[in-house]
Amino acid sequence: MATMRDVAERANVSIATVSFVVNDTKPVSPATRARIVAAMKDLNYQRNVVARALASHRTRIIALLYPALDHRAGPTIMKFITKAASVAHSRGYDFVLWPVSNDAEQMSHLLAGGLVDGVLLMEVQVNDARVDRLVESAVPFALIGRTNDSSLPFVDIDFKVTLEKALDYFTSLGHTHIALVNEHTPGGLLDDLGPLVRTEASYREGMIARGLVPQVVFCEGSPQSGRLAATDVLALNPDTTAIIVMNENAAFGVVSGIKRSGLLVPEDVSVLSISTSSEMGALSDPILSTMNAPASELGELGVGALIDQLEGTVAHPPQLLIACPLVLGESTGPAPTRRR
Amino acid sequence: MATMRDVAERANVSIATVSFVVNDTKPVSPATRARIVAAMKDLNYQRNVVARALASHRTRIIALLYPALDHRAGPTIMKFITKAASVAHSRGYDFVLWPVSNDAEQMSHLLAGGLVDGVLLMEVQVNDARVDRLVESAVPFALIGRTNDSSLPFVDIDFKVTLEKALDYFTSLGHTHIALVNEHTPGGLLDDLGPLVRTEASYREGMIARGLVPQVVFCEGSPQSGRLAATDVLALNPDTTAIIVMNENAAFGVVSGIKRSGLLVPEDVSVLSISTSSEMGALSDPILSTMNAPASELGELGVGALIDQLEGTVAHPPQLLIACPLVLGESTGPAPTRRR
DNA sequence: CTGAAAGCGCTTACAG
DNA sequence: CTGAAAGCGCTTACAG
Repeated sequence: MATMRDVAERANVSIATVSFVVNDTKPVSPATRARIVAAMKDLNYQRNVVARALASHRTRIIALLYPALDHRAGPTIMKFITKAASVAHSRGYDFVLWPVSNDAEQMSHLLAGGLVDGVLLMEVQVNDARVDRLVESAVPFALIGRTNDSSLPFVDIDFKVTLEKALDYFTSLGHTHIALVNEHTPGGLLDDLGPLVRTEASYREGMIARGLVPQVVFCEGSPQSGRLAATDVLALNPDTTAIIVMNENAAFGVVSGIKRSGLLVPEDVSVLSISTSSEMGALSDPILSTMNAPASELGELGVGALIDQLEGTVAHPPQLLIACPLVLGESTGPAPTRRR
Repeated sequence: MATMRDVAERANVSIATVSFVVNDTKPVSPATRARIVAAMKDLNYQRNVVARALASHRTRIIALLYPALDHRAGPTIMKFITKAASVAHSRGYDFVLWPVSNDAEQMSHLLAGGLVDGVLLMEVQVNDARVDRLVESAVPFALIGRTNDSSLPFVDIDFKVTLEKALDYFTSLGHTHIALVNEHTPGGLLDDLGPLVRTEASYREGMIARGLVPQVVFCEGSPQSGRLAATDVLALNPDTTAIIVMNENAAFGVVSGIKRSGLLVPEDVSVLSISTSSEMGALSDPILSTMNAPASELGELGVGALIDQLEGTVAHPPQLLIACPLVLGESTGPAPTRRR
């Protein structure tokens, strides 16, 4: 592998000058530049990124810290990662995966190695020790999700607007008895997870603001528990004509639960799966109406926010919220006109 | 951030000696070692991985090359990546994601930067230009999947054994008319993809070896096309009592297609989804019987094979095949005793 | 068992 | 516009 020195010798210049043209960091006369470019081509020169990193104090690597224990592995997270890595690459950064347990200690250790210029932290909890560690580490970061500390840079789903849109949609179809099936794993890792908290709060607010009565049933992240939840909802309030489900796996169960109760989807009960993906929705029969987690957008904006910080192109740490777009499938429709 | 020099001064030794204890690479007397360890603790010393990489000619980073355009993003690939990253970490390596288009040029460029010690290439095609580039780049690698060149190190699903197990299972239940719905995207990226080719070949061989008549119908990777495929299968041969589906999305459609034909799953027709995951299977009603893609195993063994090469702990490049384990759901059962 | 020193391949003030 | 030189923070023969 040719080095900068090789190029410099062949082009009869100093390695500093080679560096200037490689990085386009100082003006170089057209003639010299041409000689250098030719030499690079001849030698098939490729700059060594490790040496560059050591000398420049910038590795141009960013890390995604994600919960190693997380076995939820749908299209959403994969899209997020794929997009994040692509955007990083297109801006000249490498993207490393750091699976960390919730143990913040291990994280500090990784950061101290100096491998990365910045960090993206996902699955941020409302109170998150890892965030505190990040702050004290002085390594630039952006959060996917957010804590209570409103001064930190983050990108998150706008659950308030998402729920507003969901409720607007249903009320415009004449629904008044709209239930929420929300994920809740007591004592588990998901406890204290912002999305669930914010979803429920936004739902309740939105219902009350519309003069409607909130009805929340909890489920776990499985079709089976979704089935139970559907039964519960219908038992608690047989007038329910619409269900918003905040867990894509449970949504499948909600549909089959309703069917097993002898009711039709969407003729009797509409089902809307939120914070999920159309790909998942398409697997259901009827195809689920969904509000899609903006995974690619979160990846793109998250990486963008981080790199903007790294490159100092931004004054304030950005705080971005993105609502889930509504994609109609076959599982929602007008409220039934006659009582069942 | 404290450097090795700081530690050396505080412990009154040379930086070489510090290096020896940090890396445990040469014997150091207990007394000196103790002083150095204490100094490191005092200064909260953490070795700079970039400097180490430059000096040692080893970055301890491995890359996963994956198709950027790939929008198939189920639990399988996520499990693979998660496990691969974890195993890499536990062996002291960082794991970077390199989304590359099929363009082999870009790949060579990345490799030449010297960021990584080795590479994992996934979605390997039967004839794959990227593999040729890898070979000539002299960067150690392992393939997930395999080409025609049988001398390269790889880890792959054992489709032959998988199909054998599937056929054994069905014939033991009395099925004789067993169809295969295989994914096939003409002219697309998936064309020429080994798994589809090997699945079909193994299926045909297996059927013929059992004195049965193979029946193959193609589908694309969607529930809709699975629905069509189910209809086709039943039209072509109404005696079909079992269907093996080689695409998890299509499998959902196969089930609903059968139901829409007025038949029951599994009472009339059994459906087995292969190279998928139980998580996906659980979303179906009835729950799909599946043969699960060994995603974690592929990740673990792939990374293991690569790192073994890097560390020279292995003589021959390993070639590993893993069959998909059968997990029974509700979508398969005995062959119906009476003709429909 | 320990140290002095070269070197990894770059970047970056500084000087001209 | 170009160059000489220091330095990034380590590893690794080599010598003792």
